[in-house]
Amino acid sequence: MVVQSLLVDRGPVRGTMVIRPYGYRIWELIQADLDAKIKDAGHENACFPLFIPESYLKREAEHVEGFSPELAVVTVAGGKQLEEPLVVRPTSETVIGEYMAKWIDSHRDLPLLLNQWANVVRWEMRPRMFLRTTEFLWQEGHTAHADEEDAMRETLWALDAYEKVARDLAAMPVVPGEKTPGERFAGAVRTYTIEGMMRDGRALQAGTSHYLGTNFAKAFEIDYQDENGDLTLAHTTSWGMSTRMIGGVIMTHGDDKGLVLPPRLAPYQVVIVPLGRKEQAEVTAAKAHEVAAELKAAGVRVHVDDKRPHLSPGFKFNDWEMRGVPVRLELGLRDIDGGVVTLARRLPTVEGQGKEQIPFGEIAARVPEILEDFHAFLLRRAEEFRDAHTAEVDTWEAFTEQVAEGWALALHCGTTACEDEIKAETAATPRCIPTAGEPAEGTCVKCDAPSAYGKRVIFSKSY
RNA sequence: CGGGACGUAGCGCAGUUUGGCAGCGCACUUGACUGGGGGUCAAGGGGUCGUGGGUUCAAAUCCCGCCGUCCCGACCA
Repeated sequence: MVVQSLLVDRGPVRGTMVIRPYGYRIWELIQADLDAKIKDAGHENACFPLFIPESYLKREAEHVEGFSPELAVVTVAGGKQLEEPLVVRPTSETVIGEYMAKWIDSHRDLPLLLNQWANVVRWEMRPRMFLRTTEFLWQEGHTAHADEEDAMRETLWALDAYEKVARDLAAMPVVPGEKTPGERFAGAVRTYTIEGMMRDGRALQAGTSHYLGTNFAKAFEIDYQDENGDLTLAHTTSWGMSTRMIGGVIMTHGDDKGLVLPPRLAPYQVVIVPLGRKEQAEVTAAKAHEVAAELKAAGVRVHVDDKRPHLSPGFKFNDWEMRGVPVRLELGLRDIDGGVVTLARRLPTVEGQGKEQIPFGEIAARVPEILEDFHAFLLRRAEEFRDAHTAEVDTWEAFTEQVAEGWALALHCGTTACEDEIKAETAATPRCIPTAGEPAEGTCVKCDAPSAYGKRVIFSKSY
């Protein structure tokens, strides 16, 4: 709660949130990295309408069935009852599909690689700050391809990009895999996901990528003339990553003292706290800015906390720890006399590590190294935590014990009815069939029918 | 929609049982001192007690209605 209030406020409407500037900077860092990846792969950003005619959603039967319970619908506008209600977009497959159909005529128009940064609305029954808000910000990629092979390559490209964002930016060791039919996106042929483990052992879907087959192409008439002159349906994909990711960072790395930000997502990677007051403060602040300039030149995001003379040093230390700043530099006259700064990490990266003194001349070289180490430490710690809370289970008794604390790797028969029974009894659901899973044969952990996927499925409680 | 809890200052809460001056902590304002781990002292500001009605000499407190929020189940990025 304290952590969240640093980043967000409750919005005026049920389940919505207001992202504070400090929280928004984290999102901007995710955006910048992901947007570059998307553009490098040849996608173009575009912007489609917030309001979607209700009839668009109805064109794909499964899609509308999946989304209709959570739609916000506008029925009055301009003081008049609308002839056709407008849906506030819960996702944009339909409206983008409509335009894909207009823009695609020939095989030469393919692939069509679109992306949109947007807010979307889903009136979920149980909103939860960051993890399931009524309105959220996300990136949604929508592409159309000539055939299944190219569309599948795209689907897996997006999944890989998400895994890299999670691992390389957020220090979250996620597991990529495919969703079971019961957990598929409404209207998709295949749904892929990256799943992270939170510190309470539950799973969080941190990004998702769908191969839509020709389902939406059929519904919206996204077709093209191929090399033989035949009219052929396109194969489409869609994929998204949202502000939920910020919640994932909080719940993967955070502790009782507040946020712990992986350096690449930290608005400030280093905060320098000049000590002393009055004339002393002038001296230490001047030196702090000198150090800050060096760090900035070395590519470090740095902030000097010299504008709050009314706060005690102890308060500032705790304040920045709560805000998850990876590295804090303390700078007093004692340090200046000794030619050093005092460096404190948000967490010790080795047993017993405390503050250390760094000579001025070494700061610009040492700090980037320390930030890299800190990233590696968070990733390793999260991996170890996940592995320690994951186990292969083959009996129902072991399964129920395992999903109470973490992830169970189990064989499953693949039927949705059996998934539902498992959920009713344990609250656990299949999170994914890991791409990297080893081949395994046997019978379903719940119903003893033959295993369906040839490998183990991750079952867990989730957000 | 079913089960439970709650609405009192910006935030967190006590006060409601047993009706009697609207309180506490944090935050905020002013001043002095203080400053290497959430400072001290002093003086202040701030509330239609969710809302509408009723009972009463008197209602945050009792009664009735309404609104809203949160938690647990079905939804989900």
